[in-house]
Amino acid sequence: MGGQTFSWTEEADGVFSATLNEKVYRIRDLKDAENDEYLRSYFDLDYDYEKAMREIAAKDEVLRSAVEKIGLLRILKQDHFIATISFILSQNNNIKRIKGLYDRLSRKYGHEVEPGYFSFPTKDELKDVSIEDYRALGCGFRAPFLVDAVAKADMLDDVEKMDFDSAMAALMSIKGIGPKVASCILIFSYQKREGFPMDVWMKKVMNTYYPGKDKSYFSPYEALSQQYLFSWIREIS
DNA sequence: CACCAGGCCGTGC
DNA sequence: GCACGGCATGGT
Repeated sequence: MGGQTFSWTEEADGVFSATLNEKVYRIRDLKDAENDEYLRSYFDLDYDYEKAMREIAAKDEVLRSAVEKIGLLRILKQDHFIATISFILSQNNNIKRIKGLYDRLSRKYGHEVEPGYFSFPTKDELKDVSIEDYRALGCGFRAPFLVDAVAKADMLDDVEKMDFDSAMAALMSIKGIGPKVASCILIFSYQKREGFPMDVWMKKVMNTYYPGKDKSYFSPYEALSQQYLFSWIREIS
């Protein structure tokens, strides 16, 4: 699920664990998630990704290549607050370091669900955490952004009901959230499928293969098409 | 020692 | 509006 989530840790012999929903989940593959109501929603198991993949592949030759190379992709439905903090941490950062910050925040400010397994902190658990505290964990220049996000976290539930443009504007009122981070939050937590994050890689794809076009070309599969193109350009580069 | 990591903010034009 | 430098931190 490269870059969508930082909640999962690979343990020995191919078992992945995550502390979510006040539980510790351990799975090997998606079959282990089928009979759990929370994970069914989390992994979006009731959406027809096979059909979406076929329709995306039929759109043009570039997407056909991308789908062929990448295979089935799905889009997670993560907790709003966890996703918001995670993607603020992601800016100008790398996956390994983001995962480290995620785990240190959990261990320091979350609570222990099983011995050695800590939940990601809630907005209440973070409400008195200072810029200096975040810096001490290695959050760097993102520290004040986290303070602002926690202060405004109550609005995250309202974003669910908003149309796409209003949702973008609401998230971008938090310091440190620009168009790219807001799009990621809307896709990977609110499942707003119009999201189309433009990072350096996607700008390269658009300039090279889709000059003069914008995200509307990919409707109604903007988000999933973007995921395919992003994964593809990184694999072939 | 440089340069980079799925950007964003503040400033200057 | 748009281009630019700066930004904390840890890894190559």
